[in-house]
Amino acid sequence: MTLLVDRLRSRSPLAAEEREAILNLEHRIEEFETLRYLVREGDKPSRCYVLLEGYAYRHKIVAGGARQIVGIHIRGDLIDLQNSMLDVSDENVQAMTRVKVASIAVASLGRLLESFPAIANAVLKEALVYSAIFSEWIANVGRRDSRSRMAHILCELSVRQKVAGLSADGDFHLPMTQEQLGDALGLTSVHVNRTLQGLEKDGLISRNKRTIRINEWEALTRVGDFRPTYLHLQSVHGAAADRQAGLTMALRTAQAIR
Amino acid sequence: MTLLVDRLRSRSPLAAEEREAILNLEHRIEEFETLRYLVREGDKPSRCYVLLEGYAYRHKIVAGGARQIVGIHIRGDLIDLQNSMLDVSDENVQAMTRVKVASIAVASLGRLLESFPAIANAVLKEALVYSAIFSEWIANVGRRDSRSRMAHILCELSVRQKVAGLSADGDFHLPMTQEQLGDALGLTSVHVNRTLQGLEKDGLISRNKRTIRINEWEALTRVGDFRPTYLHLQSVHGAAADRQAGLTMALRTAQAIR
DNA sequence: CGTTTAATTGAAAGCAGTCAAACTATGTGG
DNA sequence: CCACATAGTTTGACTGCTTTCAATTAAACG
Repeated sequence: MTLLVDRLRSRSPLAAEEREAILNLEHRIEEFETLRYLVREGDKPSRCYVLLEGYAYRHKIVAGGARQIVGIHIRGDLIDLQNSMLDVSDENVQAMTRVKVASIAVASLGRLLESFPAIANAVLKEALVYSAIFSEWIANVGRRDSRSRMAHILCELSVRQKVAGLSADGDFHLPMTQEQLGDALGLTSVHVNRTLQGLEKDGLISRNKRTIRINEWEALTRVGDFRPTYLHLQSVHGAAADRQAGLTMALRTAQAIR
Repeated sequence: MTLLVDRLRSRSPLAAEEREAILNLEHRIEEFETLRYLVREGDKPSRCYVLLEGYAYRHKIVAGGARQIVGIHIRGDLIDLQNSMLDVSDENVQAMTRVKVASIAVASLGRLLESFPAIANAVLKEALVYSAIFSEWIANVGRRDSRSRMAHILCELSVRQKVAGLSADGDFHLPMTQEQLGDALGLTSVHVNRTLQGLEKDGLISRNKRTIRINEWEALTRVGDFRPTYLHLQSVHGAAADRQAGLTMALRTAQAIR
């Protein structure tokens, strides 16, 4: 639960007793195999999750069977707040890799939010940040060409992984198939392949199995029109957040871009 | 402020004193001319708005100058919670028509949320519903063709307007230019024009100036792959919400679809 | 190792974009 | 109330990015 505390602290300052309350939140550790569903469209979920290890994604199936991935979750993300707090889930959440989560009953979480306004505030902000990421994705899929879309998602994942303390400097692990990448970008897997090759040929990235190395960060952000504002990393509470491994570096990266 | 009370009640039940507190929230009425900006990217907004009259939209400008509209706001919507509660605004909010809003200082809203957990809960849910709409838009822009996209947005706007008590049965007012529609759908205005003509030729809709009549609701939802789950109208608190004008009808519509 | 899954390549087709022009509202000032 | 200006809609011809289909190669897995 330390992960959750750190995440929420980065959104809004929390007093010692509030941090304590989060740490004492009852939960159980669960694991999901690759491609296993954490939540299905139509479910009425009664639990939500903090992602501890691995990657997961949210997706929708449209008429005709095409899939659109609407979000990617990494370590520390609070998953499925949306669906568990509303009536029915309108999307699927699926494990991208083997996944370890802390599973929390919505009822317990509700009591926590009711007792501690500061925590409720932090959770609200966390939800708003997801919202901001969604909005950037709409712009990405709606108004950028394939090359730019690809560059953009690579930049986003790279920064988010750094913030989560998951990746070293240039390299990062991209545990998605090209088909999944396509489903996240509104492209076909064939075109994803060609687009990645294009970026590689131009020396912006290198690929090795499922690992991406960003060779030209500056240039890639330019191609992807990536401005990290929407990730809302430059929290007012930077001092507290800074203590997290990796965040400082990520902020430096983010600032270097502007 | 009654509008805000009704909206929040539809998300979560509120006691009399909580409703009272919302009604007493200090605010001022402001008006914005068509195309005037309520918020600009990069601003640090200190106020958020309840939309009382008119329409507004949120948009982002991508490299190259193209615009993507990421959301449309109608009467009763709580605007710019995202940006005012986070550090910097990452999107623009612009008046689509002449607009009347109740402008609330974020600080006041913050105090309200701190004092009344039930209100905080309702606001969180409201934010999560916006989030769900975003996620559907990603799927719309990413994985549907132009005809389907168009049908989908028409269905969404029609239902939301009914819920807000704004439109009679079949007709609804669509105060957007075709260029704005294109920017919302990731299409060019030229193609929007052709797509609308296509839907009209097939008898699904009729157009008259900026008014759309949906002739074949059933068929349009099929073309648009529109399932209103993501709007989360079927609130657990239907009993309270039902009192709102128009909602009952909208729910009936929504249920008829399934 | 064999089998399945994912990545890659090529050729052809199609949906939506681009460019440019004409037409239609809407609005303004004389 | 008309003439002109402006903004928005409509149309046509052409281009191009991305998809589709199909086949091959490479990687992952038990």
